Amino acid sequence: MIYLICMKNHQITIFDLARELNISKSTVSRVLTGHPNVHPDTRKRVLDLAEKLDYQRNMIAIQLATQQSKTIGIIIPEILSSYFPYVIAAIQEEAHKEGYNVLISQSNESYETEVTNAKVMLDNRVDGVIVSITKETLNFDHLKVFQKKGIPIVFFNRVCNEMVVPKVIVDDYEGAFGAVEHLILSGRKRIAHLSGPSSLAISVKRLNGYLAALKKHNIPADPELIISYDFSKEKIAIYVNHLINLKNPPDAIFAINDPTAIDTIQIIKKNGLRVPEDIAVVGFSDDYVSALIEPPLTTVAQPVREIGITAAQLLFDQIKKDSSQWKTPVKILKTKLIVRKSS
Amino acid sequence: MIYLICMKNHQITIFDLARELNISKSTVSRVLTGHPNVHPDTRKRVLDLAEKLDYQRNMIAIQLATQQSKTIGIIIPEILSSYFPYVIAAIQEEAHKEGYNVLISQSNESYETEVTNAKVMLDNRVDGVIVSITKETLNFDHLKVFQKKGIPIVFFNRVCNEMVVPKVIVDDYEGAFGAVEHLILSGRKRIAHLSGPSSLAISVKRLNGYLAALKKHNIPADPELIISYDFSKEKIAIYVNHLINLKNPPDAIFAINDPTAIDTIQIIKKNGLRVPEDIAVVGFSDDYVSALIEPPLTTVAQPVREIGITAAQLLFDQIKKDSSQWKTPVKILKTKLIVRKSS
DNA sequence: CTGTTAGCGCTTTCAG
DNA sequence: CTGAAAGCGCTAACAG
Repeated sequence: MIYLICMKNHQITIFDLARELNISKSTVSRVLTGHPNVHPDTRKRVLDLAEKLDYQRNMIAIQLATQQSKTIGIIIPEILSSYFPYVIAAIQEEAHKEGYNVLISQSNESYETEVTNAKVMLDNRVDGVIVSITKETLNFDHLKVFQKKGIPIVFFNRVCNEMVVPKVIVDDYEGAFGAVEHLILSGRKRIAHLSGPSSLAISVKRLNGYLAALKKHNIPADPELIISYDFSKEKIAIYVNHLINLKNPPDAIFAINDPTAIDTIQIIKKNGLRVPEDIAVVGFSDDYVSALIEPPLTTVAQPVREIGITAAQLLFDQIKKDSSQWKTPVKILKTKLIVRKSS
Repeated sequence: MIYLICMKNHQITIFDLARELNISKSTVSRVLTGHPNVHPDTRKRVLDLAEKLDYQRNMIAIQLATQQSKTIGIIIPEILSSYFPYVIAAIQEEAHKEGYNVLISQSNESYETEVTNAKVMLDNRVDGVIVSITKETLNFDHLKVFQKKGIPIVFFNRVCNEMVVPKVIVDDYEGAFGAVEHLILSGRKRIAHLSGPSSLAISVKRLNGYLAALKKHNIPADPELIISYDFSKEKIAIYVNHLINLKNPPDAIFAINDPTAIDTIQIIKKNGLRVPEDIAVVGFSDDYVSALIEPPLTTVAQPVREIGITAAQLLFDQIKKDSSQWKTPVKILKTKLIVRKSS
């Protein structure tokens, strides 16, 4: 007990417990790590003292000793629309179940930031990463590093085609197809598409779904009605105004995602046109906002929680197994068209 | 060079660099940490080799050796409304400037989860925490631990009154006062208030602002019109319906926050009443959604970025100084009434 | 069931 | 300017 008096402002360690109880550090360590072969009395004494002294394990030391950070990283483009927060929340839940921490980094749609963030993850020796790339990401060296170092990586939403690793995506093609077919069946003849940057697979797939639906119903695709943009909010107004002012304007717009669709609606209304009477609008993702705007947005819902859970599970599957046994499944989850007033 | 051949799948360390260059580990460490007293040639040799071998520093080892995690924690109730993501984004930016990582945890409005999360932060030896408590948090022992251990803590938004530490809040009283006065000046006579749980200071302050505005304009406060609820979405419908069906129903509702206000509007509309003609609605926070709904919501905007930046700065002020010099400022930031169509 | 002995990869005195 | 040695707090064989 005399020892304790001299400790001032000094975190109490396994060593302290051992010394105080006059037993070996390993034994203390054993009870603290739940190792079975410890005498019940010893166990109780240790636990009691730990409790009494308010012992707090030092994860950093554990991480160094075990060579496991017990941390997974998430690299996403942004956190401000509702899609990513929902996915993150699901990933975090799964991670906590497994006793893992989560390091979240936003790349703000900047390739450079994404590279920096990847480096931070590496510095911190994450045991795995879950990533959704930025719209700018064309080079994947910063992500291939994980593969090379044997750190599991799984993509979701915005995936990297050239890396053969587990991915979780939704059926973008089907989703887009269904959305556009719905517009056609509601009598729309000239359906425009506000597409995303062609660097992203989701842009291409949704575009293809759009084209396929038109084709199926013998509507010729009009290049004038297909606009690819880079997700910069300012541009939406320009493009929508342009579409509206066409000599042969569209009677519907299928937007790559909900934020775009929502802005589109605002701009259409500003032009004195009505949604859906003059122009119908459909989005993608079913953002939290979409049900609340006027008119409520028709959109293709993604199973956000399931996406997060699946991604986390694919990651932990790898973390637990030897890298020689890794598989590279691509989970394609179903989307669901939600028809509201905007179409 | 022969050494390198034998290394397989083994992260390369300072020791490897030193051995390869035939110099001491300390010297290698010096150049890697930017220590000045190193011969330029030596420095270059080390840097070149590090580059060539793709040396990656091990933050975990550094953390253990320096007794600093270079990590700050954020404990917040949720991440799904737009308020917290914006604040987080700002905090993260500041943290990265200082070379710190950010560990984010959501308590999902659950006291127990908050306690667990606090423990995780402690386990991970965060150098400081920024917290906004849950609606359930009445006991603060799990947060006082930080104080006791000398780990800086700063509160924002939902603060703990009984702890004397830095805080950043907005002028909830003034904000509410202004919002309600605005309603009065627009001719509203019976203004209801959907208040939050009285455990939260923000609820009390906004309620007081509401009462003060009524008083100033000689409108007696009617207890029937003041409803305190616990942020559970299901209840909103019940309360709003109740208000509408009063024999002397309100002509305006001031809601504790935007999500509540938004739901309130939906329910009013479902009842066949018009906003703002029959009932005006005002919220608090200026969520991303609020401008987009129909009618656009009048609300009290909070300077979200400034809140995050200020909180981070207050935290780093403490982290950098000795605890004897810590101050406990309470920064009160200004809100701003944004009048839209809902009032 | 318990103790001993090495580390994990890095920083940090203290000597030269 | 450089090196040697000790140690951060913990785990993990290996003996007993």
